[in-house]
Amino acid sequence: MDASASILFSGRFSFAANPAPNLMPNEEPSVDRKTLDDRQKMTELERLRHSCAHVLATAILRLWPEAQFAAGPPVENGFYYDLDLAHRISPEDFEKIEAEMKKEIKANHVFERIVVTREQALADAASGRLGGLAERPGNPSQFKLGNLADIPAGEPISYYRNGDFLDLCAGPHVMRTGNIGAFKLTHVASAYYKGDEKNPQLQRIYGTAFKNKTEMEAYFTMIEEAKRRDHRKLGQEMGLFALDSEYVGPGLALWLPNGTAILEELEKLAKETEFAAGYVRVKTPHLAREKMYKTSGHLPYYADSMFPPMILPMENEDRKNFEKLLLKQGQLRSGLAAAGHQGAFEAEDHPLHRQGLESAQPAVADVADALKEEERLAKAIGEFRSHGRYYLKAMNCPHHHRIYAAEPRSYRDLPLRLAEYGTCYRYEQSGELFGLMRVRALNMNDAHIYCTAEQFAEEFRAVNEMYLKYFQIFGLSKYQMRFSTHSAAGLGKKYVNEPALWHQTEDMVRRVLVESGINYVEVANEAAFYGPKIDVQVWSAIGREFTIATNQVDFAVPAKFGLTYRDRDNTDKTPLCIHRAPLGTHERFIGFLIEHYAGNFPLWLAPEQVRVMTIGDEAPLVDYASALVRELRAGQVRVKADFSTNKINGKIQEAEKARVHTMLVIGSRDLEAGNVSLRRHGHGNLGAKPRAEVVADILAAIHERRA
RNA sequence: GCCAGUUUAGCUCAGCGGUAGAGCAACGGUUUUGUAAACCGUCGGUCGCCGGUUCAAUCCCGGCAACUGGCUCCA
Repeated sequence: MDASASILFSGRFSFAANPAPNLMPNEEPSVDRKTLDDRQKMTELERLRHSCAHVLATAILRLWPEAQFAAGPPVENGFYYDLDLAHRISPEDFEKIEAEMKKEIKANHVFERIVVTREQALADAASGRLGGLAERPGNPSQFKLGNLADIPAGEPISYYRNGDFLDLCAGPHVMRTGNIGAFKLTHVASAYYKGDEKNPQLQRIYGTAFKNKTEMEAYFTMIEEAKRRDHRKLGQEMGLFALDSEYVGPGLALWLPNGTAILEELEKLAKETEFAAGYVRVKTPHLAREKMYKTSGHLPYYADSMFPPMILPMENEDRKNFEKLLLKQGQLRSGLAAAGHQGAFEAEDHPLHRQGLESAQPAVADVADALKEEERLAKAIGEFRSHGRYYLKAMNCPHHHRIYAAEPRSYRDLPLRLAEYGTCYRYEQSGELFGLMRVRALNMNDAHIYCTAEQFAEEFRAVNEMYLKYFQIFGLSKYQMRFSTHSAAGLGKKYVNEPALWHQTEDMVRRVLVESGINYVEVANEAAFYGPKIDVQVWSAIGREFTIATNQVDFAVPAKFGLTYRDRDNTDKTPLCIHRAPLGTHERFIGFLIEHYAGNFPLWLAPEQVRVMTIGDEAPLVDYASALVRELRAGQVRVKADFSTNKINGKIQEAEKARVHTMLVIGSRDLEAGNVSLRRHGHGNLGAKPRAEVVADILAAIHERRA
């Protein structure tokens, strides 16, 4: 990150300099604050929250004068301050910390800005004065020293002082501590200093602050509403999915019948849309040999994120050949040693290899030849080993590449669009698992488009248009396209070392985005290792930000697999590949939809679309209702019957709680008139209507995927 | 993976150094009903797992696991 941003705020900023118009003000993407000028653009509320962080530090120092502070910025819904303190602050401490904060606010101290020289700042940090109430001999402000080091030469250095508390800070602040109308500490967490895993872990105290109590109460009411919409809670209530970590494993979701209904509706939508867009469907296994991921280049980059391989025992003949190689290798190395060659070979731990090593081999005649032979043996041994290793696939692309390779391809076959709802497995770190949003087994709305450079722009544009079409269906208006490019520094490490291709493809993507008038932000150094990409970020109704879809260029991996097509000029050329997943994964997309709709799905997605209930269970009523159920079921409607003798109020309450989309009540009056009484979840009783009309409308609404 | 917190019946949650309780759900009856709960009864728990302290542990201590909130990460 830019060093100037680190004066006080070493962590991540959660407000942007250039908010995209389709975003709500408090839903801007997180972007590092680049300059002091940017900082002056802090909103009034952000200043207030930032000031409250200083008040928090003041209070903590009153209780624990030895505390060392690092960074205390405003964040999306409040603020935090990172600190180092032997005492572990727990929520039980909040009350007394808040009491001290109230005193500081009541004292109504001025936030005084003081500009100092670097020498002065270094001296104050050394004495422990910075981020303290007084000088603290023997307890220098170590993190402030670290922050000072990040301030570029020539940039002004400023303090802010409220009462006794003096902090290195670029500001800005509110005028007085008394301007903080309402605040509350919310939780403790831990964070690495400057966000770097290698740095010490600090305690992070989070809080929120508002101009007044009313606004704060509205915020907490909103939080309560958000908890009700949480996909984990709704998922359980509605019987959508289960996470059985004991028997199945953490992050491995089980789709219950209700959730599967949604999942299959999404697949149906994707299949229809992709069919219309000229995709063909394929189906591939969930695992592949190690060679696949060595070739694709994924293994060196992503081995940590893959489940470890399963290792198959070798067949008899293979084993014999393998052991012969090991013996031979040992002997060869022994011979090389006898010839005085001290090669640094990879150690092999095998009895036969050792037996070879210990054999008294005559010195080799030609060391260069012997080394060549050694290299060949080592490679062959590696291949034998690799042959029996299978990995669960973390991505579908290599399998699709092999489908491409399964037949000779002509330029006439391109673009070739291979689509699959592929199941991938990723070994996400345990702490990163999160309901359905971050899982270890995922069903991806995947496809790979193989095309020529000339076709690329059109294909890429079509993919982006498909995204927009989907977003419209789901009434998704808040999203942000994020264009991720490479960094020169990462070439050969994080990114394949093809600088010309990077620039070429990045230009192509940028042009498509500009020409389609798509609103996007460009971020450097976040591309995939094989090419630039566009991620689509959405904000769930709860305000959680997620990458829901992705559209990536791949100019590297097809070549690694030797994929070619025969062009007009009768030469073989390598196709470009577009990886795209507009609906992301079922897990994340449905998790998102649950929160988006608060569990109140439109008819076409609702797990239980219709429930037919009778008032009483007398035979003619049940016959009439049964016929209705059969008719709906014949129309592929997910319908259930409740013909029990419970009171109609009770039946309705049950159906409402289950969020059944459409409730059809049938009593003797309806029977006589050939009607059904219609009720919709969230809309109440809509009155009696002719049966045929209601059925036709239900079928039409499902077919049209009406919102 | 790291820091902190949490884990009691299918769900939501009480409770306590002397091996447990409510509501809802489930199940069995009774009830024949007009748009968000009719009534009665029954069942249900190795108090996350393993170990320690104690005459006695669900409760105190330690380890592990899972979950939650963050951090780091996210092809």
